[in-house]
Amino acid sequence: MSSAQQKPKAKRDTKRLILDICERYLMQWGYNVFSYHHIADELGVKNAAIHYHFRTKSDLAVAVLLRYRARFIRWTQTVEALPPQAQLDAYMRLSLNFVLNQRVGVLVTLGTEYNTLPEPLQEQVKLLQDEIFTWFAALLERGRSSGDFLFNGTAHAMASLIATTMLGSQLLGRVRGIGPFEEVVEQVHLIVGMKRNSP
Amino acid sequence: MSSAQQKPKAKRDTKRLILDICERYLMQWGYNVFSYHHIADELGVKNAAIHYHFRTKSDLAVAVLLRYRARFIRWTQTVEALPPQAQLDAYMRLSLNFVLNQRVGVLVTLGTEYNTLPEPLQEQVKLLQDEIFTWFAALLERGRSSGDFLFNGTAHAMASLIATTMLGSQLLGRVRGIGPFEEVVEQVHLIVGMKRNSP
DNA sequence: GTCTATAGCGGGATAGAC
DNA sequence: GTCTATCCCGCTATAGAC
Repeated sequence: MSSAQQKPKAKRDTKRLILDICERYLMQWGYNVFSYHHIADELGVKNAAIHYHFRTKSDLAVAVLLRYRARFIRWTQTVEALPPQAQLDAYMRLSLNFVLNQRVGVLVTLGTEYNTLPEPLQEQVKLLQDEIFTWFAALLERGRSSGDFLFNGTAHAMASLIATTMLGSQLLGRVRGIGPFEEVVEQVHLIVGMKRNSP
Repeated sequence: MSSAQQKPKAKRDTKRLILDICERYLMQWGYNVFSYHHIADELGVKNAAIHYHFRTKSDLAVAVLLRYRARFIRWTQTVEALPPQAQLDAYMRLSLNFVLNQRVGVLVTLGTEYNTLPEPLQEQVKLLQDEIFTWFAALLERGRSSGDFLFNGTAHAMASLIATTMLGSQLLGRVRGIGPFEEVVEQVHLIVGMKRNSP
């Protein structure tokens, strides 16, 4: 720790910057469209320099996903003390911010490209999907027990429905803008009983 | 018409076959991954032969979308006499069949790739999305009026929620198989009041 | 850690023969 | 309607200099 502070600018944090740029491309274009040249150009280096840090494109994308998954886990911890409604809203706001920034979550791009991805990357997509859907189901279960949510069916099924709605809404938002996205968010509130309940 | 019958096998219906194969690739891989070589190989011809029928890749994809849209309109006519619940189920079964065949609807692949598509193709995606969401909203409106559906919020908002759920479920199904997809379909039944209604 | 140079491949598209 | 041949481009990845 203290040794790291001794050379704070010893080297530019290139590895981190590469991950940042790659993550952005994954969310804007997906895996198959971007290239090492795109990343190298933004950093003002040559594509061989990227290969020094990540031997193959697959390695790079897997590294991005590992970081992405760890960040999601940390995020769930930062919101776990909030009321269930606030947690649900916070999650939907994540998707909304993606759309506002002309991106979509990596589950959208990599899910779509799934059949064309290298196997180690497919594995990461599966794991991330598991983590998100599992967290979602637990949230809905707790929220219903506490009386914050009100809905029919299993919490697991409702979690799958809302989580997939968020995926699809990002596709809708990418084409039609933020308005239609927000309309869906509002409707999600209704189906989990966060506003009016019975017809 | 009769002149067409005079030479029923005069030429192999290559143009149609190209459209069929391209459509399949669009649903399996999206626009950016497949190439003229992939199509040519399946037909047992060279890629130049495909260029004879469709000058550019963009032209070909647009032609596929025009046919796809026309087919959707015809499909809505074949189901329009059915009860609202049956129409909703028929639509969800379309998505389910995509997943069973290792595909997803073109709105999933082309929506994801939207930012990278040639402009004429973006236009087609927008139009198809319009047609599907508009049809869906009208269906939910009619179904609620007739007492077949029961839900809170506007029909338009509920239509957007269910339509986006179908998009996202195809991504889920692509990764995790048909089970999770069917769980979502069942939950859709619940939120539009097709089974138990009040908590 | 970044460079130049290059190998090797596959893509979109065209010209002109058959 | 399909072919061969070709152009030019961009991609992944590596070798070896600096």
